[in-house]
Amino acid sequence: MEDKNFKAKIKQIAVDHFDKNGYYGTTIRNIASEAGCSLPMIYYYYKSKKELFHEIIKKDYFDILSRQAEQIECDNLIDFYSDFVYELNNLNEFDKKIYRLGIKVYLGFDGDDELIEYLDSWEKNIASRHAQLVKPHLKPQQNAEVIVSTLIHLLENLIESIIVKNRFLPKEQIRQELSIILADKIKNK
Amino acid sequence: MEDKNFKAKIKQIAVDHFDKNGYYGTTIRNIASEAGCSLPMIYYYYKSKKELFHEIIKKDYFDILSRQAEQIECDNLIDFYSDFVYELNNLNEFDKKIYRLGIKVYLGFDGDDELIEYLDSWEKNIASRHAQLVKPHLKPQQNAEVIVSTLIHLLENLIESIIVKNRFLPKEQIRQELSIILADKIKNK
DNA sequence: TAGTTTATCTAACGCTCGTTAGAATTATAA
DNA sequence: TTATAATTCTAACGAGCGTTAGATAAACTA
Repeated sequence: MEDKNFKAKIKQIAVDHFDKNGYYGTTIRNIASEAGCSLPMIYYYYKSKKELFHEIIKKDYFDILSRQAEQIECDNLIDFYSDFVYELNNLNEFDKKIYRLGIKVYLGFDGDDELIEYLDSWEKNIASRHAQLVKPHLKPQQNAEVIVSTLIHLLENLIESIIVKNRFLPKEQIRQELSIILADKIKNK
Repeated sequence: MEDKNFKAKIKQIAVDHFDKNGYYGTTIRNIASEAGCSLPMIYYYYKSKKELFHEIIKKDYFDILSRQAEQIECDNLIDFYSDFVYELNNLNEFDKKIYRLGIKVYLGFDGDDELIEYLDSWEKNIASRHAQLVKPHLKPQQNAEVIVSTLIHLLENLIESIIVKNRFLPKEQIRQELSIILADKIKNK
């Protein structure tokens, strides 16, 4: 088996196990056995179990987040957020598991304190990004603070439904729910 | 140490550890050591680690949920839901940890499949209960389905903020966010 | 071809885990 | 007081854990 692919295969299996059984419930032996290799092979590619887990969160999870954050063209607010949420349905299974793992750590349900803190700071960043994005579109008399925080709460739960509960949400439903919050609060084009 | 109190103390410590370190990250030895007793004492009161965990979810978590579901007097919808969410701030720390543990299992982040399925069926029940509660208050032309599902998504995330992320949400903010979804959709008194 | 690097293995070390056997202690009841 | 029941203990079993030492095989390089 050639270097690059095999290292990736190990991570793929690791993601699967971390996702299904958590950090403590996952064993290097299980990963090795499913990868069809001996136990020390895992250590040939990854320094330790902890490093493997950290890399998945710090590198792979953040890659997905960054890829999402790139598309910040925003003509119509409701279109934008509908697309943003809907596209989560179409993530491949591997990325979905990584995303799920990231949320699990973010909520403090897995991983160590270092990792949780790491994610916390990013998510704070996200909140103010939404505010910047939304505020210019709001009608002047609106209470922007509340609208943004309500929107974020809705978004977070929609994301959780798709990623964590593994449900499919139709685009029309996403759009309608977002419209309930935004429709009469934003300026007409 | 007398029977009843000591058994309760064990559970209190167990909840703390399960909450902080998950099922696999929690050890009977740690529980015993923190309880200041020998290891087999835990087995004197609980058949196994699994039974202890199951009891916390199936009994204690559901007790909290049931207690909440009791107060279904519902004069003003926004008042009702504001109170419902706000009161979560005032849960004692023990109940909050149990609630948090329940959410963790509900999201499939801990516990075994039996437990996850157990919670799934209850939460389905809850969804239709909200529908029954809300629909009579809606103006006739409204799309009830979407309003109810949006409300549930908002509620779930508010609950998660308080219980899982351990934030305090002021009553006024809760009320304002709920109003964004409900205010112009419900009949005037 | 000989030497070096890369990939992979078997075997084990030291530790912790959930659980239990079986004895000692304490409280209760006769 | 003695017998029974309720608590609590020390000590261990067998299994699984993360990790590593050190040998072997395969693939490159000179």
